[in-house]
Amino acid sequence: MATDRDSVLLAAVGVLSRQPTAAMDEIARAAGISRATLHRLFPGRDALVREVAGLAMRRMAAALDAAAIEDGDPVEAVRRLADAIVPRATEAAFLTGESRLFDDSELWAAWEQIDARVAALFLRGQQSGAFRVELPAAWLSEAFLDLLAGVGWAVQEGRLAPRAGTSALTELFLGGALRRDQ
Amino acid sequence: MATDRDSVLLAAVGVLSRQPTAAMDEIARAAGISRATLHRLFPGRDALVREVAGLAMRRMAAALDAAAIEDGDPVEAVRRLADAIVPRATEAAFLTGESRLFDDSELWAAWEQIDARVAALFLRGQQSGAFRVELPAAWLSEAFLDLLAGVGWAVQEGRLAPRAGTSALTELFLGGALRRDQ
DNA sequence: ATCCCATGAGACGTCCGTGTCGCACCTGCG
DNA sequence: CGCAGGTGCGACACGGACGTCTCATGGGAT
Repeated sequence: MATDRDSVLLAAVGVLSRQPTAAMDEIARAAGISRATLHRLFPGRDALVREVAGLAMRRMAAALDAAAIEDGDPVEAVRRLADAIVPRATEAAFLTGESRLFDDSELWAAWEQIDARVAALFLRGQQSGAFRVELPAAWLSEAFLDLLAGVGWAVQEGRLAPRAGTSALTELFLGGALRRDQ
Repeated sequence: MATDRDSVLLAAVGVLSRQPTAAMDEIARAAGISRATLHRLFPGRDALVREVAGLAMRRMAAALDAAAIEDGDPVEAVRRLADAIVPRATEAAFLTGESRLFDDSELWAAWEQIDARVAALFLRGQQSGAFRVELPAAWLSEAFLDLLAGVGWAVQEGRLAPRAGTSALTELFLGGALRRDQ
C-alpha cells in the first residue's frame, strides 16, 4: 500500500534534514527497511530525494491551505499559518538544506508557489496597514521560511522544545525582539 | 605567503555556502588555481573544509569584537552587530549548511562561543528591559544567526540587494513584521 | 643567460556509495 | 503441507571523487 512509501519518505525527511548527504544505507535503517527494499520502492537516490521534496512541498502547501492564509485579517492569518506550519518545520529544514534540488524546474515551481503565497499574505498585510512597509514582502516571506527551518533544526537538536516552536516563530517574527511597551 | 591560503579559503567559502558538496575540482576553479595546487595547500578535503570553517568563525568572532557587543546599550549593540556581521553573512550561510562539521569538538566549541556571546547580549538586553523576555535568549541568538544565513543566501541568489542586508536583518529582527505605530 | 621552484596538466590507484542481482527466509494462504 | 510474494542479506560491477605522482612549463631571482 501507499502507506509504505509515505512512511519511508517521512523517515527520510528526518534523516535528510539533519544530514543532506546521508547515504541510502542510513535512510533505509532510519525507515526500518533494508537497502534492497528501499531500492525496490524508489528507482534511485535522486528519485527518492525528489519524492521526499515533493511530499514536503505538498505538506507545506496543505498547511497553507489549512490556515486559509488568503482569507481574513492578515495578522490572524499569519498566526494560523504559524500554528499550521510549525509541525512541518522539519520539511522546511530539509528543503532549505537541499537547495541544489531547485535545479529541477518542477520542484522549483512548487517552492516558488509556496513562497509566492506567503509573500502575497505579507503584501496584503502591508496594504492593509498591519505590516511594516519598509521590509519587502519577498524578504518577509523568505525570512519567515528561514526561521521556520531554524525552528526545525533547533527542535531536532533538542535546543527548542517542540511545543515552544509556534510561539518562538510567531512572537519573534511578528513582534521582533524589542519590547513594545516602553 | 599566507595570503594565498586565505584567498583560497575565501573563494571556498563562496562556493561551499552555495554547494556544501562541491568537489575539490570546483573549489580549485573558483579559487583560480589547479586541483594539484589546492592539494599542495591543504592536506585534503576535510582539512580544507575545516580550515574554511575556522576562518569563517574567526571572521564572525572578529565582527563581534568590532561591534563591541559586550558594551553599552544592548539595542545599539545589536545594531552595531548587524552592521559588522552582515558582511559575514556568506560565512554564516556556509556554517549553517555544513552542520555536520560540528562533530569536530574544536569547531563546535568555537561556534558555541559565538552563539554564547550573542545570547549573552540578548540576555543583557532582557535584564535591562529592552528586549522581550517571552523569547529565550538562546532562541533569539539562534534566530538571529539563522536570519543572517538567510541574508547570505538571499544575497548570493540575487534576491536581496547587498546593501539592503543590514536593514533587512536589523529591522525584522528588532522590530518584527508588525507596524508599531497604530 | 642560467637556475630554481612553484604551478598546471594529466595519469593512475583507491575508496566509497550506488545500483543490480541471486539466494535464503518467513509469513500468509490455499 | 506446499506455495507464492515480499523482505533481508550478501556479493558484484560501475562510477565518481579523492589523493598521489610525474613531467613539462614559465616566471623570477641571481
